[in-house]
Amino acid sequence: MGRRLRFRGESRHKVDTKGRVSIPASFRRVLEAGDPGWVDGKNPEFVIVYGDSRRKYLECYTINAIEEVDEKIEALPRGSKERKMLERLFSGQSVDTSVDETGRIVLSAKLREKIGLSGEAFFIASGDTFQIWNPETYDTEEKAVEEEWLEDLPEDVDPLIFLDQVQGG
Amino acid sequence: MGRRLRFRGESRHKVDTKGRVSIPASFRRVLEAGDPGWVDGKNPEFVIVYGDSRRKYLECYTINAIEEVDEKIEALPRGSKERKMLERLFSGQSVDTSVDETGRIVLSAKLREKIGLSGEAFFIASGDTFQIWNPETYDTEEKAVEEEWLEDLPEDVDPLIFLDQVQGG
DNA sequence: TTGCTTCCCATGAAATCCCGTGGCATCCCT
DNA sequence: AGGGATGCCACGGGATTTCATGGGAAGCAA
Repeated sequence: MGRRLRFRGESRHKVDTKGRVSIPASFRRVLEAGDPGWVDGKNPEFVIVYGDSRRKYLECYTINAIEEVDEKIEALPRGSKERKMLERLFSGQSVDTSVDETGRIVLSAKLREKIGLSGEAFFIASGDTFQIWNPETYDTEEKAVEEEWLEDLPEDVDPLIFLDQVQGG
Repeated sequence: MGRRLRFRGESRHKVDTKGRVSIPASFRRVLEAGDPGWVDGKNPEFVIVYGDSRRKYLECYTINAIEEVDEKIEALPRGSKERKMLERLFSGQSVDTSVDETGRIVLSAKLREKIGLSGEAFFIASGDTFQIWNPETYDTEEKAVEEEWLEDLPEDVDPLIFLDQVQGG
């Protein structure tokens, strides 16, 4: 079977008073493909990691992606601090959800408050996850970061050069 | 059948004078799935490990999870110190319980006193178990540890890097 | 009896389900 | 090329169910 699908693109959607938001249609295809339990006609599940108090966005993982993470965590020594912290983050500070038949999810009041969501939500792909932001927060915080990167880059450098640089990790 | 279910999320619930507490609804689904004797309509069982005197929280295992642990213990040499200690912890310092039809369990006075539970209880998932804390204890002891850990981390580092670091372990 | 534990019933708030609408793009027929 | 017909998509609202939680009666033990 096919290659692993990745999320692509960004968009904005309304958040109603019940906390319902449409997931970008193209993201839904990726969520479906990344849920081993999904069959045509059903609603894909996925996991939202909201993280510690200072994180200002929600990070969404497909079932496959989160399982990969879970397995890596389980491979860490039981009782180690890293494991404990990662368990807290990925297990404690997360929820699993499913897309409904109309393509929406419901964000609980708790989650909306955490990232300051009200009228609209901003979605942006990030490799094999995607993020949900308050549009204003994204503009002020993330755009700034991005511009900063670009400024540090000499005028004539194409970011593409980074691609072939790293490998060792 | 599907993947192994894991607990996810955190929440707070009231503890009444009788020691009754609601188990987070999503945790109940996992407890049900993890109890081989469970059938729809019945109340799932599970095991609470309270541990030695210095442990300040209760750790809850599904039936399947605790059986896995028991089997591992049985594989240790009879009479070894490790085996004895683990047996004490997991057999001696534990109780099994079941969720009632309204989704609650009863924590005995002994257990409540042990972890200093009174008005409310804090629940947090941790992989294939979940923990019950006094909310204040959790905040002061565990949050502090977490923040400290995060602060030692460079601003822009995602804790995820730890995942890919280790492999040998 | 006095105090615990269960068991049974009750309720408001929150989370889900169910159904309906207008907009836009695509497909198809003539 | 015109003009539906079709289908997916973003969004709304009401009805229904599930949750979390409280209180009392019944069972049992010291």
